[in-house]
Order: sequence, then structure tokens, then C-alpha cells
Amino acid sequence: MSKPAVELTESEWSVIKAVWETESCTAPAIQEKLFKPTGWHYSTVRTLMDRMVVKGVLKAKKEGKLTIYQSAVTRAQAQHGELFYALKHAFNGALTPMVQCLLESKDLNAAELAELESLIKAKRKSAKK
Amino acid sequence: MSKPAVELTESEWSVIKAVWETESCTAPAIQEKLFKPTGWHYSTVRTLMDRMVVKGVLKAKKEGKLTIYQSAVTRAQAQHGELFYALKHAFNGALTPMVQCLLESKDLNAAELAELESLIKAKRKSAKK
DNA sequence: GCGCTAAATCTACATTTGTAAAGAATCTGC
DNA sequence: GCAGATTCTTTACAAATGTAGATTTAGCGC
Repeated sequence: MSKPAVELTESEWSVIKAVWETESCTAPAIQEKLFKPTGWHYSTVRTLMDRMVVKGVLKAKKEGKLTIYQSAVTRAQAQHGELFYALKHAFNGALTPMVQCLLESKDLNAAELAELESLIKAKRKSAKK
Repeated sequence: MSKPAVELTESEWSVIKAVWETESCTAPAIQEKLFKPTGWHYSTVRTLMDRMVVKGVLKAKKEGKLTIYQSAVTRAQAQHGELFYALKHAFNGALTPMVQCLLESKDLNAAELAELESLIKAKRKSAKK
């Protein structure tokens, strides 16, 4: 049952993020949104989106002449896919080294560290039984 | 100065992990190592490795008729590349949501949670000037 | 020196990804 | 009903990736 892990390319990430923000949108709308950061033309965006429909990460329905797109995966699903891809390939599934890598590379301030700690505390509480 | 982030494909991950484990090795050695899990033939592995040399993630030197390969990036560098790719694309660089995703998806037991906590504690200590 | 074998080189080809132009269809306001 | 604007459709093409067969070469043991 576990839906087949979501895997997105860099370009697809750009597109799906724009879709999530607009949700139920047309390709021209997404193109316009992405033009500033990417410079992509309509056909580029459209091609990406249609391929994403085939992959099952977007849904499309026809409404008259317009094609309306929606995301078919949630942000959480996509995030999970990306993160667990890294966890699996780079860290062989081991959490501790991954967190270590995070702590070493990002220069976190006390407040951020405290926040992480409290996330874990909360989790312990809820896990407890 | 920041060396251009290391980015590896899934196949390349397989190869470089094998190289790290053998370090200073020939393509046939890597092929043999990978044959069990992947079924890849010599030319496949060889092609991958040569492309990785071009990309700068492996180094090759000729020794008589043999080509000896070595990694050109450390495991830590590659891990960092993969993890920060995910952090950047899936989480827009925000650490907290990433850690939340981790905590929610992996079913961690108390010991594991405690370990994460102590990692953070250690970090706080060392960060504290 | 010759054949065997391990390794290397060269070439190839399908698929996926990134990017888009050109042309066709449709709506919209006059 | 037509011009212009908008959107869609079709087609294309280069680079990257995944995979490997065929051929050549070099070294090793006799």
C-alpha cells in the first residue's frame, strides 16, 4: 500500500511548489509565477506539468478550453520522499549520522538548538505509550 | 570557495560507496562488488566511473595497463550535498520542518530519541563559545 | 613466441530531463 | 463575423543517465 515514494527533479520541485501555492491553477498562471525566478517559457512549463501528470504528481482536468491542474501529492509526501531518499542513499538509513551532518554544517544558534530539543522532547512524550 | 555542491545520482551513489569501502581500486573490483546487488556488467560500471571522473567525484590514474580509481570527495561531502539538496528544495532551507518530518515518519524508540537529544545537547555545549 | 585471460577502449542505443518554437484552436470584445 | 489575445497541441532537439556489446590490447605462463 505504501504509495511509491515521490521523487521530483529540481525543475519539478519548482513547479509543484508553485502549484501548491496556487492550487487549482492553469499552466499559464504557473508559468507567470515561475518566469521571474526561472525564465521558463510557457511550453517549457506546460511540458513539465504534463509530464508530472503522467508521473502522478499532478492531476489535470479539462474545463472547456482550459486545463486545470492540481497537486496529486501533498507537500508532506514530497518532503518525505526527498528526505528519505537522502537518508537512504547518503546515510544508509541511519538517522544519527544524518542529524550530525545537519548540526555540523548549519551554524545554529542557541534558540534554534533549543527548538530542536523541544521537538524531540515533545516526541518522546507522545511516544511514551 | 565553497566547492560546488556534490550531487550524485542513485547509480553513482552505489559506485562511490563501493569505492570508499575499497579505496584505491580498479573498475573490475568495483564491478565485482556491485554485481550481486545491481547485476551491472563491467562496461556499465566502467562507464559510470569514467563519467564520475569527469564530474570530479572520482580520480583515476593509470598504472601500467590498469586504471586505479580513488574517491575525490569524502563521504561527508557527499552526504552534505545530498542532505542539503533535500533541505533546500523540499524544505526551503528550514531546519525545523525537516526534523519534524523525520520525527514523524521514522518510528523512533526512546533510546534513539535520547540519542538525538544528546547530540543536540553536545552541540549546544560546544556552540556556547 | 603463443595463446589465454583480464582489463581496457570504443561505440551504441534507449530513456529521462531540460528547454522551447511553431502552429492550431478558441474566446472575446467590438 | 473578425482581429487580437490567450491557451493549447505538436514536435523537436540536446544533454544527461542507464545500460552494455564488441573489439582490442597487454601481461602471464609455458
